[in-house]
Parts: sequence; structure tokens; C-alpha cells
Amino acid sequence: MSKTSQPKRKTERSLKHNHDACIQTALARAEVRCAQEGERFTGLRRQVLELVWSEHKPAKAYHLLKKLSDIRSGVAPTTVYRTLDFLQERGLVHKIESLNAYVGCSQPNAEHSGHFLICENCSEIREIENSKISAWLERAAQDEEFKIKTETVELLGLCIRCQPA
Amino acid sequence: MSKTSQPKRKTERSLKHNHDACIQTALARAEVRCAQEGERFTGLRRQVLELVWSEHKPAKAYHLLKKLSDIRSGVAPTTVYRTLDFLQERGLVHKIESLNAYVGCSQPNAEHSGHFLICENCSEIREIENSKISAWLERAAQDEEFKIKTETVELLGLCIRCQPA
DNA sequence: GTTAGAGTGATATATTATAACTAATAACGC
DNA sequence: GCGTTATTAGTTATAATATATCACTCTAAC
Ligand SMILES: [Zn+2]
Ligand SMILES: [Zn+2]
Ligand SMILES: [Zn+2]
Ligand SMILES: [Zn+2]
Repeated sequence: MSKTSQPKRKTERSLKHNHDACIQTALARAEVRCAQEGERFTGLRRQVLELVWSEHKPAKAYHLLKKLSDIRSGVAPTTVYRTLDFLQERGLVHKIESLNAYVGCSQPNAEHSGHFLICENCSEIREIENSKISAWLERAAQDEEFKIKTETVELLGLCIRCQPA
Repeated sequence: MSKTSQPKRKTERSLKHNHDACIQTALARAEVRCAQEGERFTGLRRQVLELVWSEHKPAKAYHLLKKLSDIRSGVAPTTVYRTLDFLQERGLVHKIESLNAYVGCSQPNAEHSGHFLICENCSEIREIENSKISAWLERAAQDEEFKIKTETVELLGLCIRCQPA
């Protein structure tokens, strides 16, 4: 496969993406974030977050459990769920409700619910930074005089690479 | 409780709503729908759908299982999940992913993913018929050249009756 | 170094969901 | 009606996801 013959599209993550750097960025941001809030970013928390970030795909809790067992002892479901809870509360990971799985948050600074595009073919997941979405949904909710607290928006379909030509 | 002294707001379902009629409508529509598609609307399917519709609240599978056991014998998890799958495939119920629960579809004619407002206080759930939402989400997805197949939109918050004055 | 609180380990159990096989029932062609 | 076939439902077992509880350990603060 000749790289030069391919147009460089932003969705083709594999062509442009140094994922090690991506993970390191996430870990560094988490460290800062925890420090700011007076929370400890312990070894366990770092390991779990790193595992969650190991791919741009939703990570299942019991898969994390297995991976974590390879690098630590005394790991039980509680360990993983407790740590994921901690990371969620700090906005460092999101739970994908329709998959019972977890992904690292790509914009952990702003307070937000994540909105996701999930490819049903390759499982790649992408958090959308479209600030209009929340505004739209709030407008729709206002028609019913409903006050939104948490938005679950998970759009399952095909990413550009997996769409038939 | 004086009915006349209350303002009639559309969100105050209990004041305007004859829920028996609501259930009957849902069952009748399901019957028609199944007939159209050459599917059998059996006693089991009718009972499960009726239980799902028994309140405007998400129904958990194992709660349905318990209720169903009261009116039938030989009921196991499989029974419930199989029937819910059937009903979902025909667009008669939706699964609420963030709650692992099920609700009757209030517009089973149009092909659609449901969009929901869920009150975290009273659990009332309402399916929004805002056709703009899908259009908006598709626009947002198009920015990423993503093709949506299924939308999970579950907005958790407070219904008007549960909002502090 | 003591202590209080946070973090983690360990064990048990609850909740949600599926697999695989069998029996009953309905639909269909004759 | 009668045998054939496909659909529906029953049965049993187990997998996958998640929480509760209590005990022990570490750390930061004093
Ligand atoms: Zn990355
Ligand atoms: Zn894909
Ligand atoms: Zn109703
Ligand atoms: Zn409410």
C-alpha cells in the first residue's frame, strides 16, 4: 500500500497518529487534573487509564481486569470498577452505555457529557467536540420543560474507512 | 384533589392521561403491526408488551420476569429476553441503554431510534418526537464523514414536576 | 511515630444476558 | 384431516457485568 497515493484525510487516524504520544498526553493531563483537585493519581489509576487509552476503542471492564492482572497482583473486579469510577468522576474517562465499555476522554478540561461516533465495523470510537449538540438537545428538552443533567449520545454506524466505496 | 384548580399542562400526564386506554392503544397497534409483517402477536408477546407499558417508566427485564411469572408458568430469563428482542426488532419497544431497561415505543410506525427524556427523580420517561434531532446529529456526524445507523440519545434530568420551584 | 483518611485487597454476591437443546404449537400443502 | 415444516416457547446451564462489605495498607499531616 503506497502511502503517497492516499489522500490525507483527518479520519484516517492510523496515517497521522502517533498513539504513544496520545497516551502520554492523556496521562499527563490526568496527572495535572488530579493535582489541581487535590486527588492522588496513583499507580493503579495510571495503569488503568493507560489501559483504557491503549486503543481508540471502547475497553470492557473485564478485559481491563485481565490486562491489569498481567501487570499487578491482587486485581479483582472491584479494583477495576472502583478505579473507573474515580476516573469517570474526574472526567478522565466516559462510559459507553450502549456497549458497557469505557473510553478515555479526549477533552477532560471542559465539564461535559461525551458525545460519540462508534464504528460498528472496526470499533473505533471518536468523541465529537460539537458544542452545538448540547445546545440543540437542550432546546429540544425545553419544549418539554425538561431540565437535562446528563446526556448520553452514542451514534453507532460506519466510520469513513469502513464505508463501502 | 381538585382537578379544576390545576393548570392543564401537557407534561402533567397524570391529570390528562387515561393510561388503560394508552395500553390498549399500544397493544392494538402492535397487533396491526405484526399482522402487516406476517408475524404472530402471541399471548406471550402481548403479555410482555402489556407489562412493559404498565407504567411510563423503564421496565427492567428481571422485573418483567417476576411479573410474568405471576401470570404464566415456565418463565425464565430467556423467555423475557427473547420476547423483548422480538418486540425491539418490530419497533414496539426500545431498550434504554443507560438503565438496562425497556420502554414501549410511542410511535411504532416510523422507522427510528428513540430519543428519550428520563427523569432521575420520578423515573418517568418520555420519547421525544423531535424530528430535528436526527437531522442535527446527522449533520454533526457528516463533519466527520461518519454514517449513522443507530442513535442512542438518552437525556437524564428532571421533568417539570420534579424541578424545584 | 501516631493517627486519620484514603486507597487497595479479598471475598462474596447481585444483576444482566446468552447459549444450547428440547418440546409444543401453528401454518402449509396435500 | 394428516403429515411435514417452521416458528414459538420451555428448560437447563452458564457467561458477562457490576456491587457490597470488611479488612488491611499506605500516606500525608500533625
Ligand atoms: Zn490516540
Ligand atoms: Zn470503522
Ligand atoms: Zn400511557
Ligand atoms: Zn420527575
